[in-house]
Amino acid sequence: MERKRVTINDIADHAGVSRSTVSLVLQEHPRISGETRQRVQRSIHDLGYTYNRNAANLRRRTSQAIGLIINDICNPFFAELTSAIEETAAESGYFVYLVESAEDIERQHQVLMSLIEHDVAGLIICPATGTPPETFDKLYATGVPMCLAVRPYPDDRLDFAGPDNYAAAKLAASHLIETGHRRIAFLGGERNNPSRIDRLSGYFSALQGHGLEFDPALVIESRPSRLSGIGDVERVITLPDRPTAALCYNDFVGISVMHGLRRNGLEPGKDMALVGFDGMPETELTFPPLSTVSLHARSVGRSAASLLIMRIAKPERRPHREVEQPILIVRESSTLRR
Amino acid sequence: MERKRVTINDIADHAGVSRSTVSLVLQEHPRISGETRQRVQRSIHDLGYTYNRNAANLRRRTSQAIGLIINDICNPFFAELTSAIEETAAESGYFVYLVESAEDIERQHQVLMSLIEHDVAGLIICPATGTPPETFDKLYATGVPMCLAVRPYPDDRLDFAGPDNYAAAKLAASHLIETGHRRIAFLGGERNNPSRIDRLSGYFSALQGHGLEFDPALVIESRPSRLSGIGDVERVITLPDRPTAALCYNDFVGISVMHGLRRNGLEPGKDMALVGFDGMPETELTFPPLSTVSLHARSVGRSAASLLIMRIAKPERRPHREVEQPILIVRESSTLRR
DNA sequence: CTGAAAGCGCTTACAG
DNA sequence: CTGAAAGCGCTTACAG
Repeated sequence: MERKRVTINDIADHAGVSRSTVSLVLQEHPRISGETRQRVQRSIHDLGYTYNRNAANLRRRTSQAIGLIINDICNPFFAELTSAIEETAAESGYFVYLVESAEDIERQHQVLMSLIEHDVAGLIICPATGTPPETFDKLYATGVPMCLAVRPYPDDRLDFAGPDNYAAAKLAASHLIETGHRRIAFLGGERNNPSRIDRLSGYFSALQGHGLEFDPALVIESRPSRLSGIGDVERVITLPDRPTAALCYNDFVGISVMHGLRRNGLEPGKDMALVGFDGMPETELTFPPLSTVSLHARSVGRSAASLLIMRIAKPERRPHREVEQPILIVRESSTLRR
Repeated sequence: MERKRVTINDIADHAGVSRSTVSLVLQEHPRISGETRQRVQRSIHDLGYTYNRNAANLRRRTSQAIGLIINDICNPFFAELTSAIEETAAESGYFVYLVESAEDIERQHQVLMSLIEHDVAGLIICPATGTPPETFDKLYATGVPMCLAVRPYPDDRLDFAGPDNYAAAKLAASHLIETGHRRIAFLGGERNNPSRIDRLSGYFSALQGHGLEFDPALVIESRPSRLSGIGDVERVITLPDRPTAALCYNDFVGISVMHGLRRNGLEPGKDMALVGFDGMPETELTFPPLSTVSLHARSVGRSAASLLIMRIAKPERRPHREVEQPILIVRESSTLRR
């Protein structure tokens, strides 16, 4: 039943050498003579040997595993982020453990500790909303290298890679204001989400900079799921003094709002100018095409992975932050004034 | 520089017991007296010990890691699949290594072998298009438990979980035929993709079943990316004898075709009825809402993970197949006849 | 160029 | 209830 595992010892016996020699052959050490190398490689082939890197890692005290914890892989922004992290990690010989927290801070805590037991070389963390400081203190105590991604967290011991949400929102709001809008809503997102908080301040700042008043009735929260947000946001659409434009917390919300407008007999882009955040490829395919602020998920992912890999190499390095500058992509959803 | 690692030996010394005892405490073995257990736990806490599960795994000859290889995590179908696999794996105490093959069969081969060196307990594989039999033969030779997902592969030694592409296409095509369409295109997908081949036969079968002729000019391939497909598909739209309806290889293609129609002054749903495949949530948000055949990515993911976990537990189990039955979701894109 | 020995951090019969 | 010993599969000085 139990498959007998072929080990370095079996190879040594079969090839008539010591296991030190086999190990050196495996590492392509130059000091091994061509003849013995070939003999060993024959045995490796004949016996169907497969290297056990975990055993080697134990002995060497290294690891090729990186743990990545995000909220939801089905969110295209995080899918792109994950893809870039995986790609960058692979270039440096790392594998990535993917874990979804589903915004559950209990589960997040447990799974992070478990990843450390599994001896990851480092951690990339998009902290769940409401992550308590204790989680980071515990992680910090273990000495595991880590990098925060996407979601800022007030802890200056940590590396961070993420978008500039403040600048992104200011950019988008200014665009709408300069297009002539005066009543601009901010739709969607959950209250305590730090990205949303930063976007809100960018929005305020743009209003202020243009001498516009802030109307709290125009700021609407929504639940996280892509579909449940529609209803939350529909209220503002049907307001008597309806806003003429809206910043949408992300591109999903933007698409939902389009839908909501149509359901109420209004035309997206004409009856309400719309800008989203994230820069999802899908925004190009909506009708009308959705203006969006690209947050460069791939770049953020690449930066996060690079920062972590550098910290693994140099634990005493001082903390770095890589803040990606957003780009406004103007499409018809914000230029089709009626 | 090198952080001294706290091990079981340090705990043993500190608590004044043997390391066997510490190990037993860690495993919550009932035979350890309450008093020593507490003493040991104090030491664990005081010294900031963290368990090294890899060392334990080496000794125990087990592993909690599962390798998942897919083509592209940014494809929402695969994102959902991955999410379900991760969730199911976590329920059974497994972590998942996520790897993207990007349809590169060289890279796929290497990375699979590397995962095995990393001592994964098993593998879930969505084989890249064109995967050669040798890859599976090598994997099979190592004895690693594995499960194929989504993409069928002619190897009856393997467990498989995936959608019934043939039934899905037959369902969609029959729907269009019964709605009154006679010229129905099949748009998008890459030639050698086995899922596409199965969908094509479902499409043929529906045509045949209704006594309709097959016109090869109405079957169009497209490149994989979500955006590049538009151009490939636009040809058929502008045909003199334009089809009145189309099966779109997946929902992305469906959305692209909507876009392409509009660019040519045609109205999706009215000038051409459209049905996609996958059942992405976004289809509900397009305009008009896109009819689609749901392939149940989550169920497929759950099945794949369960099959693998069962195989890990029982390697000699005979191969199982879990074929998910698709469901047609009819929306306006296929019912807005002009 | 090659081998004997110690050790990575843990577990598990086996004694007592 | 607890400890001494062997061992998981590998690596790495250290001799020769």
